Amino acid sequence: MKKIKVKCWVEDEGEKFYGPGPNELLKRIQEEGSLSRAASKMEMSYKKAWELVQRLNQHTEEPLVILKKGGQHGGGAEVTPQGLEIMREFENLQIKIDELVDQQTDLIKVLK
Amino acid sequence: MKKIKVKCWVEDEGEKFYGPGPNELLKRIQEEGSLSRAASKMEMSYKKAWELVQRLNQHTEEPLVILKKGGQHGGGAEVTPQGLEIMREFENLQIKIDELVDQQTDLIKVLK
DNA sequence: TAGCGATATATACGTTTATACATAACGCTT
DNA sequence: AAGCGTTATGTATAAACGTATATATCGCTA
Repeated sequence: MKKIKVKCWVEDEGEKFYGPGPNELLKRIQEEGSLSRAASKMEMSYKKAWELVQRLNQHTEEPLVILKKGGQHGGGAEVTPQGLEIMREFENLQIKIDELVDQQTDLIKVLK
Repeated sequence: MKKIKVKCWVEDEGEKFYGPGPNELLKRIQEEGSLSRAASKMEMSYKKAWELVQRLNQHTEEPLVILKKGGQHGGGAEVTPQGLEIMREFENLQIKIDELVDQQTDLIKVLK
């Protein structure tokens, strides 16, 4: 069974910085309120998740995620309104691309 | 400067087998008539190119590339009509996706 | 002020992936 | 029969990447 797959992401000055991985991480952070829990839930190492957040925040004027250390619960992670908006727009784009691809049957027909 | 990028490919039983890399390789083979020259022109090792051709031909009923060894010019490589058709359809798909993505400005607007 | 849970950071390790290199096999040409 | 250029194939090396592990830091709580 052959299937067309598509992946989209955003690059800044040639460096990729927002794609499916970061998008899932933001969603998990929103659910968990913690970067370490978000990372382990999606089977990503904490280090990679942390570096990812750094890169995300470097490439935007307003941070997408705010990390806090110490305090009542030892710290935590939070997705900013800007982060939520980007998640929304990115998922919209993905849906539109998926819809287009679902209509494209010619390539699959050729591949017997 | 932020930019949306898209990559599409075809999977067969979960294994990816046709994408931008194979597509370029087929184009080069068509131009060069030789797998080794095609590979070096696109800075791919011969071994990887050869393995790629094996995988391509394994996943289709009719081969996409025919390799010949020995003979007048030592051998050669040729893209079959099926291969040409797949190249055509794949590039059509890429163009449609690119057109759709060019229209999607919302995500880029959010990313300041 | 000791403890807790989370972020912050470096180092070492293992896995995957691609390349470089060497060599064999093939079949036409001369 | 020797030579040529290409495909065919294995081995060793290197580069990239992700993970595991360990330790430090922070700030509220009790």
